[in-house]
Amino acid sequence: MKEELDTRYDPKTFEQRIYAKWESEGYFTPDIDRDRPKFSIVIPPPNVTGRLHIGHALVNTLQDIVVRWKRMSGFNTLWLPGTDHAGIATQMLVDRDLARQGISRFDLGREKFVEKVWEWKEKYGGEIIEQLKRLGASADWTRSRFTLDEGLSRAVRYVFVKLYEDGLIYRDLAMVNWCPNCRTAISDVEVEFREREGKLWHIDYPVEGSDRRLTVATTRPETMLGDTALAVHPDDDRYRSLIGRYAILPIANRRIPIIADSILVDPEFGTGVVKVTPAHDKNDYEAGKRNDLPQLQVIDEAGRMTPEAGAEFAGLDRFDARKKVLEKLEEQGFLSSVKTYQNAVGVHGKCDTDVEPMISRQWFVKIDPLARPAIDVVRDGTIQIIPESWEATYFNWMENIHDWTISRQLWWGHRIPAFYCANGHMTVSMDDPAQCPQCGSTGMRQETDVLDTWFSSALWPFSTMGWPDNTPDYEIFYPTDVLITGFDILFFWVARMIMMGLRFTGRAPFHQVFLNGLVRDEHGDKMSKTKGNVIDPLDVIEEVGADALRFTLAIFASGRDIPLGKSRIQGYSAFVNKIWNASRFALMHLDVELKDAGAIDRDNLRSIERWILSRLNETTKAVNKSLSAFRFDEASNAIYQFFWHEFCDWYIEMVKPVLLGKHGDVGEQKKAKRVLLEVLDRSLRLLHPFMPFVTEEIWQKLGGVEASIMTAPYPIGEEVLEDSEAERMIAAVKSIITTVRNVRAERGFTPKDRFRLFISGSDGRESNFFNTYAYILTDLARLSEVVIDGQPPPGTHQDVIEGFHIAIEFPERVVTKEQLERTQREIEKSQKELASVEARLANEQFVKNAPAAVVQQAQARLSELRQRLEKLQQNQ
RNA sequence: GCGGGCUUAGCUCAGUGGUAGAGCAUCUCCCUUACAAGGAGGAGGUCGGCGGUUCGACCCCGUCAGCCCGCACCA
Repeated sequence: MKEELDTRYDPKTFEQRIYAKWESEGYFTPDIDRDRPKFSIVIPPPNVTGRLHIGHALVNTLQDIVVRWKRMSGFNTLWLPGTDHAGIATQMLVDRDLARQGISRFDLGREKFVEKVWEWKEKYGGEIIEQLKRLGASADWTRSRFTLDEGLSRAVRYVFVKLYEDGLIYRDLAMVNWCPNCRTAISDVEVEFREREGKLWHIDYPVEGSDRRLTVATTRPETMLGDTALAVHPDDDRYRSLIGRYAILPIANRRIPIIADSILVDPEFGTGVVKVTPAHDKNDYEAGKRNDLPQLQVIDEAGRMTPEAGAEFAGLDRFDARKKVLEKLEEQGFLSSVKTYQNAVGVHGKCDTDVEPMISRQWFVKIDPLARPAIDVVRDGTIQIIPESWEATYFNWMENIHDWTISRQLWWGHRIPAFYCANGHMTVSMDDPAQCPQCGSTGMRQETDVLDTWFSSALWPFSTMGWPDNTPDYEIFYPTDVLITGFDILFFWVARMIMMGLRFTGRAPFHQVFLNGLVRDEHGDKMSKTKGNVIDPLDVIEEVGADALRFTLAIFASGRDIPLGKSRIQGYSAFVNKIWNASRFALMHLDVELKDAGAIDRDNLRSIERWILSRLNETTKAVNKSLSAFRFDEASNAIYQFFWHEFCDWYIEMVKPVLLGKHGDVGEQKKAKRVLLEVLDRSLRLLHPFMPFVTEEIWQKLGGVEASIMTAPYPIGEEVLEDSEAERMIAAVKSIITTVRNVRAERGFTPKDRFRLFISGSDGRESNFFNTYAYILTDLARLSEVVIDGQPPPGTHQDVIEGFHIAIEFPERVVTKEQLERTQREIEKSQKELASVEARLANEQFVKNAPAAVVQQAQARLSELRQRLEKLQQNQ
């Protein structure tokens, strides 16, 4: 064997060394091989400005688990990584950087500014990649892509031009969501609704030529300056007579018509009168179009009032204008009441600024023709969404989808490939036109808008593989197999990839989508800086290593939200420590390397070896099955239970006498060592996707054929390893040992006190078995002697365990009150169960209808309970 | 309003039509030569309420309640 493991588990001493080795050996890079089955997955590209947070840690851990599992399972595996240019986020960041130097991006101009952003990207953009490496991500960094790369930009342009030529991209004047802070249009999904305690103001509008006043309610009084009508319901008797007349807009003193609109107005709601501001409200915009109303823009792109709002308001911020409008209304007696009001305000998710509905000329994707096929592939199972409940959400959104606003008034991004000539002709093309194809004039100016970042992300699964060219990567690895990402970007990203993938490659970009939950704190609260409950994965890696972090994330990852606390991670780092120490113990006794160990002689193994191999095999099957279903929690839990509570707690303890030379001969020891090596090897391989570093560090000492555990095969279930008889008998041994320990403690004895144990097998083979393993019982239950099939003397403590009669002989009869009560409770419990089993068996319906196995089981339980009760009562 | 989810031990969560499990916390004992980041043992639950289906329901169905998340609306 190679050198032994350090006494202490210290991940800092090897994690980075191991990662560097993997990377330099090229283990993350798949072959260009058309014959081997492939497995491919693309990373949800983190923002290039990003710093690894716990959400990244989760989604990338889960991907890495799947990727390492598939790679070890023999698939030619590609995990394609990269970063996203993140238009708004990055532009904001560099903007802030410049502001610190007292420069505005407008001082620099577009070209210089974009240069600055690239400089920034080159300097800091690799940070998150390095952090992903600390996590152990086995992505193929040689294929790393960036959404603004030349190749991806070409794909973006190709898609834009094609969609335009197909009539699926158009430019139009429309009401869009506008962020006055970022000064750009944003799409519907970028608007987040925040519940807010607001106010509802009631404003009186005098009716022209009458004393009558119409009261309207509004949450945004400043928009009244842009009112161009009042609307009532045509069937509302209260106001029918006023339709067609005019109202006087307070403050502005403008005449506005009173119109009827059955769609806009709900007569049951509020006063039944609605102010109509076509330029600053989505519903009013529609109503304005229906009723041919003028659109009066009173708020500009920076959120300030325009001259149209009146000289005294022009230039005021919209919120200052609100105050001033209210003051004036109050002064002039038009404000009739104010109520507090709970409502949801649309804000821009990126900067939390209230979104301003604004009429502007933007580019849109006509979404219906793209959405329909994308609905079909999920409906017919071509794409499976996991957990399945998300499918309803997907359909709900896709079936009510609106055209996608794709233009952004930013500088950082893919500039829209539309060109305008002096005569107003527009050209959209793959190559920059030197002159106008329509009138031949030169001096073409390119559209200044850039595309929504998600437009390029939508192409990610194929643009990263060289599409639209038919490259070997595209040919071999597209479509990908699985997408693992957060549910929060189902609409932003997943749905759009499906739409674009189907449209442009004719195939679904992946077959399964696993949506992971949100990482929350240990009480289920959202992590936030203000609450101070944020866990920084890089801190955790520093403190306890990447393996403990990964394992903790995995064991909670069932698809729902993950409650994560530092103490939990601590808890699972104890498991890593356990693995380290158990391996250390094994290595002290192992003397043959894996590659020289030869096959296990299965026909000549003892029951305990057959038992541990059978348990390991069961675990192996469970892990593979759970991983196939993305049940990372089940998979990691199965290994945890096996390794700690079967392998460490029982098997190692059971073979110690043999390993230490206290029991058995050299041949027996040799076989035990062979199995110990086998179990350790398979366990490490089974664990590797979850804990890549520590498993590699230990596995290197085992002297395997492969240079790395990464390239060793993943264990799969093998029927020959199953052994139900060994499992039954070892389960009995464990149970008997536990009972002895239990009774010893109950009677107030210490582990130093040793007793005689009597066991009766029901046949010769069983008796033989107990004879063979008496030394284990003696050792683990701390007995003085084990008597098989002997007659226990009177006064012994008797019980029936797994069908075997046992009796423990105590040196004196110590009966405490506590112990008597406990025995009594035990008896009552058994009596209760006995009564219930008896009742069940007495029920003809049960015996007739229940499966035979269930009836049989009940009968067996009945006789065991009867025997056990008899024995227990004797103990009193 | 539409859709989805949750309610199981003190906490956080698994769970199967055959009478309930884990981790952490807690209590008792033990520094046994891999590991005190450990070992052994214990206590702790009428599985949110009420109905129904079934021989049998924590599980399936209905209903009520509470909580959470999307989407839509919000004059």
